[in-house]
Amino acid sequence: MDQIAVFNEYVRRKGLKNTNQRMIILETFLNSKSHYSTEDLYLKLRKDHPRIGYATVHRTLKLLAECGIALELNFGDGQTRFEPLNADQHHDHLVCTECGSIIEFSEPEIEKLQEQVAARYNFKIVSHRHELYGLCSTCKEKSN
Amino acid sequence: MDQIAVFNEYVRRKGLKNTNQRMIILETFLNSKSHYSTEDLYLKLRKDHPRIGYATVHRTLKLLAECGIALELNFGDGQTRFEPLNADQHHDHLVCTECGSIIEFSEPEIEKLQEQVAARYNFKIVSHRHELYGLCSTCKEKSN
DNA sequence: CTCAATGCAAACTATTTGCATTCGA
DNA sequence: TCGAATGCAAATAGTTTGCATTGAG
Repeated sequence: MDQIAVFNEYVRRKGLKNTNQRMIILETFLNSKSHYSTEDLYLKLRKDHPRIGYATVHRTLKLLAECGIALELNFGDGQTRFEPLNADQHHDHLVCTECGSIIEFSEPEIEKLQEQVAARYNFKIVSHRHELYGLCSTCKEKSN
Repeated sequence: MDQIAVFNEYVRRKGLKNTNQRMIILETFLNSKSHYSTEDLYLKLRKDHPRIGYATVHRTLKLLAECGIALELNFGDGQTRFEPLNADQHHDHLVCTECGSIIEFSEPEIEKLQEQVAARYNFKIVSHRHELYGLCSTCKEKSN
C-alpha cells in the first residue's frame, strides 16, 4: 500500500473528503526529497497552482502528519519542517549549524538501543527524533 | 569550574557585564530540575523579583545557551524549553505525548554510536537532541 | 443536499527588537 | 564616564482560526 492509498484510506475512515488540492499537495510533497516548511511547500506549489492557499497547505501537512505519511521536524530555527515518512526506511539527521545543510543517516544499532531504553522505563515509543548538530565536513575545514 | 564561574568567565571574555538580574536568573535556573520555557521561568522569578522583565529572562536564557550552560529543547509543542547542561552528566528525553511528563535517560552506548555516525560523514558534533515520544507507563496502562 | 474543505484575512502565540533609562566596570 | 543591560511596549514570524463560499460524496 503506497502513501496515496494510505491517505485515501485514512480520509475514508475519518469521513473526510479527498479534494483536488489535497492530492496536488500530497503528490508534490511525496515527490520532493527536501525537508519542507509550510512556506517552502506553499511557494513551490504556487508556481503551478496559484489558487492553493497557505492555510490549505498547512492544514494538509498537519493532516499528513496525523495519518503517518509526514513527519514533523524541528531543527530549532523556528520553522517546522515536514518530511515524507516511510516506515521501512527510517532515518535521522545531521544538521550543520553553519551552512544549514542536512545529512540523513540511519543506524539500526541506535534504534535497537532506544527500544531497550524505553523498555527500561516501561515506555511505549510511538516516534522519535534524533538530531546531531555541528559542522559538516565542508564547514569544518573552513573553520580551520 | 562550576556553572557560575563558566558564566562569569564568558561574560568577561566577551566584554559583557554581569548584572544582578543575570545572577538571579542564573541561580534560579540552575536550582531547578524542570525544563523551563522563558515564560515558566519568568513567572517563577516574578514572585520574588517582580522587577525582572520577560525580555531579560529571555535574553539571559539565550546567553546561557550560547555559553553552554543551558540547552535549548523543543518538544514540538511550540514552546522552547531550556535545561541546565552539565557536560559530564548528559541525558536525553522520553516525552509522554499523553500526559506531557518527561523522563530523562542516558545511554552511553548510544552516544558512542552517534560519534561513529558523525565520523562516517566527517561531521563534527557540537550538540545533539534525542527524544523518544510515546506513552509513559501510566498512560500506557490507561489506554488498555 | 449536506457537511467538509477552501481561501482569504484576521487572530494568536512565542519570540525578538527599539529605545529611553539604569547601572556595572 | 561609557557602553552594556534593563524594562517596557511594540514589532515580527510562524502558526492557527473564523467565516462566507465552494465542492465532494
